[in-house]
Amino acid sequence: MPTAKYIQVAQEIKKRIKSGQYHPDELLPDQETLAKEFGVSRLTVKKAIDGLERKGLVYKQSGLGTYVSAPIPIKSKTDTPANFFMGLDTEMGKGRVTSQVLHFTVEFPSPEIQKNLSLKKNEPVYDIIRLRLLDGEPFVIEHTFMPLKTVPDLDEEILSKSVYHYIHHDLNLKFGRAYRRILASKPDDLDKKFLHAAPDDPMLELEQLVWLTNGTPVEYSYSRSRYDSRSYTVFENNRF
Amino acid sequence: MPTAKYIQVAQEIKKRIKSGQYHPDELLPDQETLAKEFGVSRLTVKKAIDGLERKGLVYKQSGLGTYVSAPIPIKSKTDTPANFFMGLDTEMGKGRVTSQVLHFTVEFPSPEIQKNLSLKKNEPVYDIIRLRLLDGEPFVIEHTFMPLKTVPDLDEEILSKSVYHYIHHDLNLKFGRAYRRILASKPDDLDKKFLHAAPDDPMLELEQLVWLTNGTPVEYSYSRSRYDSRSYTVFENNRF
DNA sequence: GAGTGGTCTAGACCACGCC
DNA sequence: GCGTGGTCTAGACCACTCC
Repeated sequence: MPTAKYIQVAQEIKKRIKSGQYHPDELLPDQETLAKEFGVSRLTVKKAIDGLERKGLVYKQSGLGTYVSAPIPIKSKTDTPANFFMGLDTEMGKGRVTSQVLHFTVEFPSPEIQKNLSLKKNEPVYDIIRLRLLDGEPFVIEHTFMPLKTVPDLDEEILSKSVYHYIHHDLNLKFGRAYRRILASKPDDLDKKFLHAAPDDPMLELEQLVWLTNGTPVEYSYSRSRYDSRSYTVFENNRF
Repeated sequence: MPTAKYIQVAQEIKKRIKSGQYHPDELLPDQETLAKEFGVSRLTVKKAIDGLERKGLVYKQSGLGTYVSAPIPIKSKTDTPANFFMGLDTEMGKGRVTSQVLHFTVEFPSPEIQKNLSLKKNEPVYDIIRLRLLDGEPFVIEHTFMPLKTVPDLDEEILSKSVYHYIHHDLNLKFGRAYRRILASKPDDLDKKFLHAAPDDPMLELEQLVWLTNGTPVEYSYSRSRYDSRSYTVFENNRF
C-alpha cells in the first residue's frame, strides 16, 4: 500500500522549500505546471498544497498564486507545538527525555474520570504520575488516566519508556483527535518538590482528552511545567 | 456570488447534528446517499464532512462510516478557543465587551517590532494598550502593535469599539493566518493595577503574530489575563 | 462479498487580481 | 483579456471493516 500521491507531492514541495529551491515570499509554479511535472492531476496538487497551507509553509491568494511563507520571527526556545500526537520523546528529539514513575495504581474511576473517559464505575483505570526529564533536568509532571480495557498490560517498564510507542506499535492503535486546554495556575506540592517551583512561580498546565481513531477515549491527562520552561504554540489559517 | 455548495452542505449537516436529528456516536447516512439527497457529487459531500471533522463535530472510520462526535465533557467557563479570527466582542458574545484605551501612540518601531512586522525602521507603528472589560469587569490587557501603512487612520473612537470591525469592513481586509504562543508569567504593574492581580497570581499570556490574506503582517500583540479568568482550548485531528 | 470512506482523473466553469 | 486558484462533476478503483 503505497503512500497517497498528494502526500508524496506535498513532501517533495516541502523538501524544495526547505532546501531553498523555492524562496520565501516568492511564487510557486502554478498548480497546472506542478501537476504536469509530477504526472498527477491538478486536484492532487491542490490537495498537497492545501496541506502545506494548513501547516503554514505556504499561503495562497486566489488570482495570484501560491507563495512560500517567510520564517516566523517570534520563535522561542521553550515553544512546544500544541498540536502534537506523538510521545514527548519524539516531540523533543530522540533520547533526550527520561521518565520517573512517581505513582502507578489501578483504581475504579471517580465520577469525573468516568465522565471524561466514558466509563462505567466498575471499569478500572490506571492512575499514573510521571516526572519527565529533559536532558536529565526535570521539566514536566504528567498526571494520566487511561482505561485498562483499552490499554491492557501497562507496566512500569513501559511507563519509564514510551507509552505512546506501546499503544502505537504493540497495541496497533492510533490516536485520532484531542481536545486540549491550556491554563496557568499556582504551584502545588509536587511542582515544588519535583520541579523546584518557588511558591510564587506560575505553572503552565496542558489538560487534554485524547480519542483513538475508532472514537474511544484513551487518555485524560494534565501536564504541568514551570512558567519559564515551556510555552505552547498554535498556527491557524483562517481559510479552513 | 453564492456560497460554495460544500459549505452549504456542511451547514445543513451541522444543523442536523445540533438539532438532534443525527445522534452522538451514531452513523451519518453514507456519502453517496447524502450526495443524492443534496443533489451534489460525492466529493462535495466529502469536502463538507472533512470540514466538520476538522472542527470535531464528526469522526470517520474508513470502512465503517462517519460518526457524530459526543459532546466534550471537560468544557470550562473560562475556555476560549485558541483559533479565533474575530474580535473579542464577537468571540465572547455581542455587546459584552467594552474597552478602555490606556495608551495610544505612534512610534518608529523597535528592532524587535521591525522584525516581527517586517518593517523598515522609518515605517511607524501604532503602540496600543487597551484594557478589555467583560460585562464591565476587567479581564484582559492587550498590548498591540500595528503598521500604520497597513491600518491607516486609527483613532481612539475605533479603538474603544472594534479594531477588527474597522479592518474587516471599513478597510476591506481579511485576516489570513496567525502564529500564537501561550505562556504563563508573573504579574507586572499593569496587571496588578488594572486586573487586580495579587503578586503571586499567575498570568496567562497569548502572544500572537497575525497576517492578512495577502501575506502582510498586520498585528503583533500580547494579551494578558489573570489565571482564574481565562484558558485557551485547541481541538486537533490527527488525520490532517 | 457488500458497504463504507479514501484517492485520483479529465474536464469544465467560475471568481479574483492584474494589465 | 489572461492567468491564477476555487469549485464541481461523473466515474473509477482501492483499502478497510464486518459478515
